[in-house]
Amino acid sequence: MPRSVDLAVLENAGRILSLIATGAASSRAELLQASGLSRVTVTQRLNALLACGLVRETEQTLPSGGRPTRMLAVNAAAGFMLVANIGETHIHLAAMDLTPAVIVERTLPFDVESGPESTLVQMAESFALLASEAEKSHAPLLGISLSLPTPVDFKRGRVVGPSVLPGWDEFDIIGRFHDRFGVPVYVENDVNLMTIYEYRRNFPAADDILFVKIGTGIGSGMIAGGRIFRGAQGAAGDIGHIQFPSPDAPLCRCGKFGCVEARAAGWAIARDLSARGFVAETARDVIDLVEQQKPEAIMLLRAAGRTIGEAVSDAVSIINPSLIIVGGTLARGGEFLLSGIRELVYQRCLPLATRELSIVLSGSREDSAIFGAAYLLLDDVFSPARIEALMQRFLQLKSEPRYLDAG
Amino acid sequence: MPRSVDLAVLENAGRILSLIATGAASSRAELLQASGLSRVTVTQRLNALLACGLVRETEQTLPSGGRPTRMLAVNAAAGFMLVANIGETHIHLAAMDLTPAVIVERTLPFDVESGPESTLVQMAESFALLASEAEKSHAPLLGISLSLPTPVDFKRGRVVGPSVLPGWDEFDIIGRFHDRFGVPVYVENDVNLMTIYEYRRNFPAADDILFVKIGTGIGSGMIAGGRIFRGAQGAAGDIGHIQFPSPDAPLCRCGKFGCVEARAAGWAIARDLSARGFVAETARDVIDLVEQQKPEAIMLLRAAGRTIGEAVSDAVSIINPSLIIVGGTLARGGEFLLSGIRELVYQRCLPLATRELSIVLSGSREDSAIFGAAYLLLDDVFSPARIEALMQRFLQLKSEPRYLDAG
DNA sequence: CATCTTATGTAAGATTTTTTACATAATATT
DNA sequence: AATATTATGTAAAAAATCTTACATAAGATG
Repeated sequence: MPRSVDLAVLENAGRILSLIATGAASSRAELLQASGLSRVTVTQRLNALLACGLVRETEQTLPSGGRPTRMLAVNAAAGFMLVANIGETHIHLAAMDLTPAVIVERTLPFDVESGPESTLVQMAESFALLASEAEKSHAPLLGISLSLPTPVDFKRGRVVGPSVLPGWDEFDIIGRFHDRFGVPVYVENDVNLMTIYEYRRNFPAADDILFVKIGTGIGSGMIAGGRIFRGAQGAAGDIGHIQFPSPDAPLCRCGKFGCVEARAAGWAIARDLSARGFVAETARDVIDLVEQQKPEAIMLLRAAGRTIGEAVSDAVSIINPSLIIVGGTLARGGEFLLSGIRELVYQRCLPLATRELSIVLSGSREDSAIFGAAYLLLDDVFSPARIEALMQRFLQLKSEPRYLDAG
Repeated sequence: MPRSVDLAVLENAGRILSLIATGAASSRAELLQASGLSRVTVTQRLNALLACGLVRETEQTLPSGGRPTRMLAVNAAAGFMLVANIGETHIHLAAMDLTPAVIVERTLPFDVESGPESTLVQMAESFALLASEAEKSHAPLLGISLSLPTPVDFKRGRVVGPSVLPGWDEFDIIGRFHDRFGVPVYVENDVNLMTIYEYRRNFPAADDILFVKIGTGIGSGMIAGGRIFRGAQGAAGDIGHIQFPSPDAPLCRCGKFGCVEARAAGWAIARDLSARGFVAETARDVIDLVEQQKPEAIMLLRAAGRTIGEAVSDAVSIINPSLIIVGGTLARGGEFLLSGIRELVYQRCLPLATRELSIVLSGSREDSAIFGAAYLLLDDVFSPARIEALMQRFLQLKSEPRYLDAG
């Protein structure tokens, strides 16, 4: 039975909530350390958060020699988010709790030619349906986060430059959703979101990560010192269009010759397989042929690994990561792809840069971009700067009499 | 005449001092904003800092429509630092004030073969001399900061991996100086320090910088989101050993074939000039020949620019900087060098990444590494985490009666 | 020069936070 | 089961900080 909520204390509890939600602290002792507040103050505020259900004690404890430390977590049902991943053929939408985990989801067919206007209207309708479902069990909507398969200027939330989504350049996506739902809206490139997902979910201890997505196209995302690194225009990580001149340099989708993508991306391998009489158009077709053990497909995938390895070794020399994660559809080609990357990186880079470098396959087959989108949103909504607005909204809910118990 | 110093208040004034020293705030209004404290508290603490001479009001004011805003700055004479840049032939040592500006300096001849043991003893002797001079006018020694021409693991302050300094690998540099001088000691790679210098002194508004040093060797440093980016082992920015395979790939100092450095660094151009009958050994020799308008030297420098441009364009694709600064001895070759870099970058990179990209020559001919070393030290000594220790030392000085006046 | 505007200082009381000192809780160890 | 150990809670006094309200400062403007 929840204790009564001291609204005045709750209002100041944002810093505590932020520390718990962002993973910076997950026990009372860590809160003391991280917040710099006294135990009395932390206890007081934490109690307010516990009483109103924003935070809960987990079943988990840490052995300490004496009384074990009780772990804390944000109550997964204290709110929900709407997220979506716009792919080249489908849009995957979901309402997620604060774990983050999917509450309800939905997939829409998508034609890249349909333009932002009608697409966003359609998405908003689906979001409204998902929200009405999620609301029943998961308190207020905290925000909306979108994944797009294009370069995005994250600060402005806009597609920048020509891309696979014609007509989306500079379109005001945030405005549309913000006007309708009245919550913060985030837009980010899918590769960056997959990178965030890998970092937060699978490798939280690795502070310098290069995530390479090899699918129909090739792109990469970076975690630098624990934060996603976007560069000046949000165009960082563009290893797909590093060029190697050669007499037979193939023409790339970008209009230049000899890009990594034109040599080793899903569409390039499909092109080469088609030239050899196979039926292949997408990255998935390529992987199907590899899984059928077609020698030509395996050979081309291995060669692609070495080509990608050239670009990755450049990236290793420049950013010196401690971990490289290879994901995307072609990553299902496993060692056939990875061995070439490893070969080139260990051959080309200085021992100093490779001696503690791991190169691994991404484990996840699910749609990691929507989870990345969720983490991105959570980190920002629960950031010290934004938490105040969130607490205000929560206090309005709490101040309705039915939430208050007598002491 | 200084007011009396309230020691209790001074003890809490660290956050204020940190904001002023790191440049985060330089007026009372900015201090209010940045610290989140009330005007009363800020006034009280600032007065303590002013009274004890750590901070001063500058002559500068900002017009505001009403009473102008008075600017604040750390008193340049409130302390001094010892810095040194170890080059391949000389060691440049200096005592610097908090501007930072040189108070006294000294240069020692240096033989890379002499090893760390005797070199550090020699440096310590010179530091002691410089310190006794600087002490007369500039209160306490705040720290020591060193620049080395090798990869450095900054966290541990050690040279990592084989380098141009045989015997220095893993040598405990910090320990030597800390034992003798009892202050924080920092060790960093020279290119990173030159990068910090350019950022802090010349381009404080550019948050994503790639600094390329082209001298006897080739290296680069990065400012990412306003902070120096070191990578996992401090090996980031190693564009000198990006490789381009070709039939005539030259052998590099690192033992591999086709590195950028083996094609375009000072020593490589000198090698090629020697093969053509010129007398050239160092980057300086190369520049002398260029300045004498020798066509072969100019031709080779232009070619080097294009080669370096290939590596730089890879870096641009990967990190998407907003500014590229070209420095080092060969940068004195000006447009002969720069045009090739520009040509390749604009040819190879996506318009999105280049449309707001500037590529400029470094303006400074002085030894920028020692200034970078000074900024690095200042930022850390005055960081919120470290400031407490500094204040403690200062309080000890202040608590001597002669510093205290009656109210 | 009078007036407007913004910057800055200060006293006093209200509020928040910390410190201190003591009490209770939950587990491992003996 | 008793004991040791670390986690956690709480009351009361002390200290720090904030709010409020008023006063002064310094330049711009007319």
